[in-house]
Amino acid sequence: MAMLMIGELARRTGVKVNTIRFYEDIALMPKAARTDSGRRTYSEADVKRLSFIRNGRDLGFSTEELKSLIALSEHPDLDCGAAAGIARRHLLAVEARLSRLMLMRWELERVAANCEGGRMADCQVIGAIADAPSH
Amino acid sequence: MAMLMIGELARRTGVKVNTIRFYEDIALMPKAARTDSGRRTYSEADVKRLSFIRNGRDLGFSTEELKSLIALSEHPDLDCGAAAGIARRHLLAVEARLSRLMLMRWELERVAANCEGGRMADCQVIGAIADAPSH
DNA sequence: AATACATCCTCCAGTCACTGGAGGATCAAG
DNA sequence: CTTGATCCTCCAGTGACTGGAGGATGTATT
Repeated sequence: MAMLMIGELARRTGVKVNTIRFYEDIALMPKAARTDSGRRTYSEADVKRLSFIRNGRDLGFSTEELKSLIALSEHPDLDCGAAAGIARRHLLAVEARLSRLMLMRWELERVAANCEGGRMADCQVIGAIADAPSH
Repeated sequence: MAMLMIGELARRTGVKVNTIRFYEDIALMPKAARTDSGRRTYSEADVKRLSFIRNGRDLGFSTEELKSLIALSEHPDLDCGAAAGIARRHLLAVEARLSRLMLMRWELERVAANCEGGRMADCQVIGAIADAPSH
């Protein structure tokens, strides 16, 4: 399979070159294989893993959480009560986020529509978001 | 109206005392009035504002964005095309987040249910989340 | 073969948004 | 009048990047 350089991996995943190196430092990404001249090389599996990390980070998972999720999925022969536990814990957080995000969307839609060219005397963004449930 | 001390404000909003002081430093919260002995006092309006900030931060708005949203909502006599602009920009981001979060929830539900007491040979968290659309 | 330019390397300082702690003052209750 | 909670300021540390200096390597062109 075709090996890619760090720049190509960056382009494919939307993760910056420096950030990829940083992820290697903190062991979120494995130590990349190198060419004779010392350049990092990556495979398709790395594209997947990094895409997962990117999405996970964007959704609010910490690097440590992502590490544990990845570690678990890399040992499919182990019992996965732990994975289920992690999953359930995250499920709660994800659900809370979902409901607040939906409220936020609703309010943003209202603001974008109502304020159109007008005044914002009744702009309730802050009121609405302030009252949103906190986890 | 009853004035509250910083600790009470922290309890009511879920924002840490140190963080409230930090928000004052960066002017995300206004300079609090002080008692004779120098302690900060807050009102119900501050509870609202800080709750808004807390939720906004949690939903991925930067402190600068929150500042501009608050500034806009505090000048309801001004035209609010700007507010609508901010709203629309965030709407896109919020929608992307929503769809990825829903996928994440789906996958976490599957993991939590399927793995129960078993093995996780087909645990697809990473595969599923890696393929999720990015912004 | 020489030049040009992109891309890679390491190392390090800076940013954002907190977080926690030291060291000390203030206040409310017993 | 002491104890304990809460407050104050100041400052160092953390997590997760981000950007740049200074230098090596790879590729394409003349």
